[in-house]
Amino acid sequence: MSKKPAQGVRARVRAELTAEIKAAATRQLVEVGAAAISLRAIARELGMASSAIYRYFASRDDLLTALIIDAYNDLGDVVESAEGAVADRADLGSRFVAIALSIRTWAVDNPHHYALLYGSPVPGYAAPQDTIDPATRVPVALLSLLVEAGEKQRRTSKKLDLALSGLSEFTGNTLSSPRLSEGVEVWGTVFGYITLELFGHFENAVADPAVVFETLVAGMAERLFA
Amino acid sequence: MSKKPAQGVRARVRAELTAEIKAAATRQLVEVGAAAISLRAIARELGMASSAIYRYFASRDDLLTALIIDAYNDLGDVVESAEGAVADRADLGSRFVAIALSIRTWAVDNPHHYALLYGSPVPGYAAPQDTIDPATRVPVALLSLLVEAGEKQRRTSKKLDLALSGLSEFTGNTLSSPRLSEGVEVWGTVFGYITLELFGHFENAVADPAVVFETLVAGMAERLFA
DNA sequence: TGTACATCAGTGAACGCGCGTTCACTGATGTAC
DNA sequence: TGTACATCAGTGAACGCGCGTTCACTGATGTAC
Repeated sequence: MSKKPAQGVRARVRAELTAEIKAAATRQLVEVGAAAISLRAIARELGMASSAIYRYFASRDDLLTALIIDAYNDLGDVVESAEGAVADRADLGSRFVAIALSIRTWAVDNPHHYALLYGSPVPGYAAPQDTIDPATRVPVALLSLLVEAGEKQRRTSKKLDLALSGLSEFTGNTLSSPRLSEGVEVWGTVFGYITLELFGHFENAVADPAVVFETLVAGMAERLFA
Repeated sequence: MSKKPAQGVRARVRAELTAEIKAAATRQLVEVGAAAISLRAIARELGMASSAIYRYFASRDDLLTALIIDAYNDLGDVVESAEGAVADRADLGSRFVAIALSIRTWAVDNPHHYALLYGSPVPGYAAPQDTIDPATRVPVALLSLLVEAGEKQRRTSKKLDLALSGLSEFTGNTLSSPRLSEGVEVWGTVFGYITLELFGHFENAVADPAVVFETLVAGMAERLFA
């Protein structure tokens, strides 16, 4: 009977502990913020020597990177599934609304994760390549709607085309720069609104951020897809 | 001859040293970010005992607060003067463009200050009352344009009215909630765009952020005031 | 104008704390023959 | 199947560093009579 289990007991234990370390780090993220996450505190919480963490993550920065990637993917999952749940696939406006509202809901539910991804960069930390792909999931979801909506041709300028050539490639050059600009504008509005809200700039100004957001998002959907 | 100088030598020296401490703190802000500003490092830079700082600021948080207030006021000065420089006062669109572009220019020139004001809150630091007034200068500048533009009446809802009652009071209740929503949207777009740009989310997407921003701002001006 | 006292700025030592990372080592788990 | 060796996880001490804040004290500047 005692066959070797798939990839061995050691590997499985290792995966579990890796997950536990990330979970403890996440708890700290929530309590004290990304900049103050401490390997020693994590080790304390897990009842192990602080040096033991280094068997699982090469450095504090590596651990941070793992958290960032997980957070981007968590947000990506939430957004994609909200968008996918819209039954009428031809209703691009509703799909846009689903995306926007799910981003805000996730952000409000996970303010520290949101700050980790969209707040000030952690000083001294440079995000490595591996974070790029997960980070693009949300903008790609928005962009896809524009692509699906197709294009009414509009006046543009060489300068603007050049400025947006990166985005244009993503779409296989199917969209004009003014249309891409609209996309960037909406992208900025959604994250700008949420950032202002979560970081305290709506104090005394916007009493019910959810209601106002819904209003704005509905308006944007109409402008973009009607 | 030796009359007492206005408010005495001691007071003047005190004001000078207070300014020097803030200057050193600002240098640190630029180099290592707000969270890592250290009283001891400031004292070192100024060649004084670290305890001496406490003759000028009651705590690290107090010093941070002073930096935040100064930064809000600096930005406020820049924005108000850019807006005031538009000769044709009736051209609300141009005044809006002046405001938006000057915010971005200031942010690009002072990314760490921008992060201090609009990035993630410094963990463990709660902004006191004194920061509120300086913080409102920019949103007030935007709002004033809307007030000056007056109002074409539009459909609204009780819920939205309630959600925006704070902003409405600022304007003496001269604007409808849908109009105020437009204001909030633009506010979010401007800061959202700048935040995405400065915090690295335009990598591989927007090659020339200035050009795209100008395009967006021109569009918003038209929508708001045409 | 001169003196006595109060205020204030700045010092230097100390408290009590935290951190990331390295290193030589032990003991358990896995692998090859 | 049993044994010998290699790999790996985890330990505990140590290095070298930093921090905010307090406190008793000195000496200079200001104030009141």
